[in-house]
Order: sequence, then C-alpha cells, then structure tokens
Amino acid sequence: MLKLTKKTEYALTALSHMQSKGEGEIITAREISEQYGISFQLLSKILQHLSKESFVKPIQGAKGGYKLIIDLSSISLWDFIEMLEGPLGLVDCVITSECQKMDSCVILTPIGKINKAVQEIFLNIPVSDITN
Amino acid sequence: MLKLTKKTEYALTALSHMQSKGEGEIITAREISEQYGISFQLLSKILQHLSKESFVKPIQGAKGGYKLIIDLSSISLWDFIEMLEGPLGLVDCVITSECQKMDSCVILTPIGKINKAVQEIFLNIPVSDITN
DNA sequence: TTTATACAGGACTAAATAAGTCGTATATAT
DNA sequence: ATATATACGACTTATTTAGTCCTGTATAAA
Repeated sequence: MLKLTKKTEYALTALSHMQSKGEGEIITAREISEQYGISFQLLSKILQHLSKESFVKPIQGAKGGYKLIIDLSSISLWDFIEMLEGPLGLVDCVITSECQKMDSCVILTPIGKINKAVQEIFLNIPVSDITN
Repeated sequence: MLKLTKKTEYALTALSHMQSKGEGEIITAREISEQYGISFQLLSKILQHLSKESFVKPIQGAKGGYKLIIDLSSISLWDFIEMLEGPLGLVDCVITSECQKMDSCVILTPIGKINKAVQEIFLNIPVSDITN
C-alpha cells in the first residue's frame, strides 16, 4: 500500500554507493551486498537489470564488477521506478483501462487527479537527488 | 507498488454512493455491492469497519442498512487510508524504525523527504473531494 | 592452462499481502 | 414466524514481492 519495493530500494542503494565512489570506479555486487546487508543473488539480478538499461556497464571476470555509466540527474524517479517495476499508478485503471466498471465508477476522476499529483512529485525528482 | 488497495477503493465508492443519496438515507450493503459489482461479503466487512470508526451508523434488521453520519470534508485522505489500512509510508523505516540497516542506509533521508511530500498531498485532500 | 573471481540468467521456492468466501449469530420490520 | 439486514471469526485463494538454486560464461592472474 503506497510502498516502494525492495527492488527499488536496493537499486537506489546500489547506485548511490557507486556514485559515492568516484568516476569509472569498478564496484562488485558482492561489495554492495555485504556493505548494506542485501541478498547477493537478488542484488545481482537488479544490477543485471540496471545493466540492460545502460545505467551500469558490467565487466566480467576476475577484477570485474560494474561501472556507473549514466548521469543520474538525467532521469526522474518516476521513470526510474517504472523502468524497474513497470507502469505505476494508484489504481489499475489509470494504467490499463481494462476495468469493466469504468462507466459506473464514481471515484475514477478524483483518484486520477491525485495520481497525477503524485506522479508530478516523482517526475520532478531526479534520481541523483536520492543518490547524492 | 504505490497502489491503493481494493479495500480503500471500495470504501471510497461506498461513501461516495451514500453521500450522493441525501442526508440520513439508509443504504444497504447489497445495494452498493450490486451497483458497483463489489463482492457483498467483502463490502460488508468494510462497512462494518467504517461503522466501528463512526463513519456510518448501522441499522440492523429488515429495512436496515447504513446511514452516513460523518462530514467527509472533516477527514483527510491520508488519515482515512491509515484508518483502514494502518500506518502508511514509502518504506518501512519511515513507519516503524525497526530496520537494522538504518545507520548504513544511504537513501533514508531523501526517501523520507519524498514520503513527506506524498503525505502532504494526501493530507490536503479531504475525503469529500473524492466522494463529491 | 588451470584456478579463482565475477557477471548472466532461467527456474524455482518462500513469504507476505491482498482479496474473497463460508458459516453462524443477532437484530428487527412486517 | 419469516424475510431481510448487519456482525464477525475463521478460512481459503490469488497475487505480488522477495529470495534461492543451479548452471553457464568471461577474464585476470598465477
């Protein structure tokens, strides 16, 4: 209910950590998982996801790890979370419009407005606001 | 993820419906459940909850139902949802402070701010904004 | 060229939360 | 009496979130 997922939390934590180490530094999943007490396997998946989305560049093999390769001020928290979790919305019908009850629904319009207000907040926060 | 529950949706729908019928009107759970396609049993529970919190007054027996007895402009959406669902927050640690990782956590402060901004929105919306 | 270290990723399991159901009891108008 | 309505604990199901297992590939260094 109105909560961020661990996936989002861990991704932000990882990016924050990588950013705090300077430019081009190679960081391993293990290092992050140990420092913040995050499941290594789970964090690995998240870093792989971030790598697919070109947030980080993976370096395989010994001495490998990940490099931060994106300017975190260039993406909003809203887009970041949607990238990780898929479309966001306070109710399904602001996302899919598959709801059968839309015509009879008395709360759709006002909820839609609130959804927009929440979205506004998240759109106006660059990820770097959190990782700095 | 950032979503309202059906419980909240149904409660708002019910209150909206009751408000649209005039002052002191008796409305049954069945009527609402049928009109909006909501599970009768589930809606009943919700109305019972609303009754415990003195939003509606239950009238038992034949010709019974519920009467709206609260001024919906007097309660914020935030308090309303918390009443239904318990404490709200984007992350657990803004609610419970039981998290073991709080000292090492690098995202707590910024997330806390965002949480506050979201809370602000919901605190400034009276339930009547949705039900009118 | 072997070994240790690190990422890649599909399949699976477990835990938590949300949604919905069942059955029985009680109140009351007709 | 009977039909209609709420009361509510116990239970089940569904969905989402979180975490694990296992096998594979790449590469630095001994």
